[in-house]
Amino acid sequence: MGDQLFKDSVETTLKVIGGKWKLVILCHLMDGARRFGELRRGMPDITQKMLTQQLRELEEDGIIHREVFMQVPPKVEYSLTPYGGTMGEVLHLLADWGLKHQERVDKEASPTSSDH
Amino acid sequence: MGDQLFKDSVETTLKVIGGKWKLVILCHLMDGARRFGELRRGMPDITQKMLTQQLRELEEDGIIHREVFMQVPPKVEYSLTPYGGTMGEVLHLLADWGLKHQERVDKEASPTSSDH
DNA sequence: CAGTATCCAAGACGATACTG
DNA sequence: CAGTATCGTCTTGGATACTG
Repeated sequence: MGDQLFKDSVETTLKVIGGKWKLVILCHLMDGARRFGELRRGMPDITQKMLTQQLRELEEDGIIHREVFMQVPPKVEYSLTPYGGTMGEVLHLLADWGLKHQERVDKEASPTSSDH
Repeated sequence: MGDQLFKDSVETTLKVIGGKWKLVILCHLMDGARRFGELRRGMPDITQKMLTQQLRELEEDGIIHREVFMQVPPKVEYSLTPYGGTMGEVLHLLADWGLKHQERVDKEASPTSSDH
């Protein structure tokens, strides 16, 4: 696993999904297309700037699709590309692992068993 | 997938492995225990400071184990904890995805098929 | 050999104001 | 509604020098 190609591949993935909000955005889009405002409401702590920026980067990487509806008021919908959909299993595995990790951390913090 | 627990779990994982060098370090340790110097040689671009720092963080998260051999010259060995070993499948999936992504990007860049 | 300590640069991120 | 533009901050990472 320490070979160069493997390491490079792993780093490539991290570059694509490494932004602070990208994984969360993808989680939302996994459930279906979302408008800009819907995404904002779903992530109360993100700023417009960051949302726009991260969406653009995901778009450039071919992960998501941006569709502008020419109408007033403006409407823009974001959705996963078929390619972006392949992130699904990655997301699931990351979530699985994170969940177990969180449980571990919680257990350490609680006084139920020995502390150290 | 857009539910809060799922999103939190995914973010938790990213926090643990999100450092610039952590995934690469993990790749090396997946092959077995390594000394500090071995890791450095395996990652020519990392500085001592960053290597030390990222190792400490991985240690704090319970992913890796640090063993100091009391001898001169000093010898310190890093290895995955059993828990850290559970990152293995994550690493593989990230590598798979990254490899495919890289192929995609390369194809776009090459003139073999239509350019836009 | 395996680190620390210090200082510095770059980039990521955020707050705010403005626009088609 | 869905952005852009600007500026400031904060975090991350890097260069260099020193140490048990």
